[in-house]
Amino acid sequence: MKAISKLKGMKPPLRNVADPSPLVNEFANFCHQWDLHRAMRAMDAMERHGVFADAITYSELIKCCSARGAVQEGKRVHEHIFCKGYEPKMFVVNTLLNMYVKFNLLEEAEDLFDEMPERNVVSWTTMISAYSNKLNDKALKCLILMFREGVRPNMFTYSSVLRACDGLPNLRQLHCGIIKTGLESDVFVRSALIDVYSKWSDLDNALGVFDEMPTRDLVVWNSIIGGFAQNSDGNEALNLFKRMKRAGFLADQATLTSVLRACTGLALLELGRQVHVHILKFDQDLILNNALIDMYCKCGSLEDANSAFSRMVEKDVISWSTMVAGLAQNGYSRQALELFESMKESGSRPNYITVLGVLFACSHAGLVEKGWYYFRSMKKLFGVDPGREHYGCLIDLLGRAGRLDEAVKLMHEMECEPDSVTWRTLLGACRVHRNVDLAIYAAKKIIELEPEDAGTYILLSNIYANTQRWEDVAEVRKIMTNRGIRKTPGCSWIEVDKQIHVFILGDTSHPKIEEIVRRLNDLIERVMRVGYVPDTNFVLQDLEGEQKEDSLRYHSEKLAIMFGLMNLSREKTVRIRKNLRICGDCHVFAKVVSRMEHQTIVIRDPIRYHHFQDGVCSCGDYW
DNA sequence: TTAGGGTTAG
Repeated sequence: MKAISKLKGMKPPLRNVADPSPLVNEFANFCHQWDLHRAMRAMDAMERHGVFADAITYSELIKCCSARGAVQEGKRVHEHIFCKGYEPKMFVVNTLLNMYVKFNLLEEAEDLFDEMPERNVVSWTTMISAYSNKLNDKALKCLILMFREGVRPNMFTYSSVLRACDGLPNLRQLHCGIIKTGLESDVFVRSALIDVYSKWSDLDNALGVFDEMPTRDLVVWNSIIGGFAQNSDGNEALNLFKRMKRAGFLADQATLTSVLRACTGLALLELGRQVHVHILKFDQDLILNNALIDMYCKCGSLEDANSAFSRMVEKDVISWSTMVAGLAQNGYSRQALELFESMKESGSRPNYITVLGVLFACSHAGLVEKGWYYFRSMKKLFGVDPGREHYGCLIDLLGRAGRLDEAVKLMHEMECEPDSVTWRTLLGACRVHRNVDLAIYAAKKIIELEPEDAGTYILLSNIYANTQRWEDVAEVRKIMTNRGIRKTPGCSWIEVDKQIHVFILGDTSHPKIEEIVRRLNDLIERVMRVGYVPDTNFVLQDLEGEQKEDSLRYHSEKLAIMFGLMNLSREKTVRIRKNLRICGDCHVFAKVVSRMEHQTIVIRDPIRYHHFQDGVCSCGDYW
């Protein structure tokens, strides 16, 4: 490619648009019609005669190449424009620059940019948008260099460069710059600010920017709703969605995707179903459909997920991964592995997350050898290097199979340091296989990594209490007091008639609590007659040691189960979401109740899904 | 001629 700098100052060639030529007119007509094929042939003829068109026509042709994805044609236009010393206008070069960025040809864009004798704010902004979110350092460096060249950023520049922020300090600094230039009033800049504050989980500032806006458009609403949905504040996301509707906006695909995500986080199946009705008009939208199947999977309704999945005309790796993981997490390991085979047959290439779902399925189905096979050959088969989460799945798999020594050995083999999630996985295995020493070791590691997590302290203290290590019990309690750590009360949610009912341990504010407690006592008596024994053995469970059978009775999940039984027919599933992991006693209770009352119960805790049916749980009593 | 929003794990 010829350098523009070398050509600068040279006279335009033989003829230009001021010299009307049939060739140029013909070329311009084809460009206006976006008839790329004929335009390129007309350009060949012009090239042979050394004729050049005007800048606007070239710019249109480049945009046409860009829109059609015609890379080679675009490059030829580039060469034609720069041949024989023609000096193109800056906006034409900027259009070329933009074309290369769209084609993701960064090297070509950089070459062209470096060769430009002068660059305006559009040239700089185009380069910044090329780097933003991929090569953030370069994007920020560009901003500094453009300042040095005396080019002032505009609203386009800021809405691009914001995505390149590498943290909150950097973002605040940029935000100050935006305020100083008075560009904060631009709706694009504001939505970018909201988005980036949300990405860095600073929702106060995201909401601050949003609230200050005198006028908002749909994208801004979507930014703020998406921000809360992505930061696990589904309630606020849904409140904002209601506000948006009151403000007269109609939801589009992006809005509904975030609303579904909020339903997913809160396990609001009925609300999710209502949203499903509204998204039928967008039934070809891939992202929205992916969010829909995820919602059904995470709300524990695999029938709905399967039916939505099979209706999808277009499926990508996310659709398949969501469904494979969804089946596995809900206890349908065999179907998950079968679906994975269909995925490979369909030609979709598994990624990091797909393999996680597959390993999870192997783990839950007790397929140790198959799990090992996928783990050892994932790099060769799918080009995916095993990461921390894959190791976690294997540790889970070995732990379930009682092969704790192998699990520990694998933890030592990890290239990255095990995190609290990995240690918690090992702890789960210790709990099931009653390995007290290893459990103490794992719990201490978790406390080191997550010193605020009350559950682990209590669990550790209970292990010590049950092995009569009273000095250690006192020590753990002392650390908890010094650090001001209190156990989060257990809390369960259940959706009945589109209303969410919350049950918190020790809270009696539910209007029907007396009836619920009375009927729960009856139910406990009846299940005890068929062999249920309250499990007051707290070994390796994160329950308060002083809680005895009476307090076990009123665990939030038991109250929620009772409320579900009181209000839902036997054909309906009792679906509960819990903030803490289900306790061992409630797990046994739910199993017995599911058999005795012929009621399917699904409890989603922060880590696992439990489908209780006919006395059996999908987790295989391992959690 | 340049810019903003949505999906899978943890």
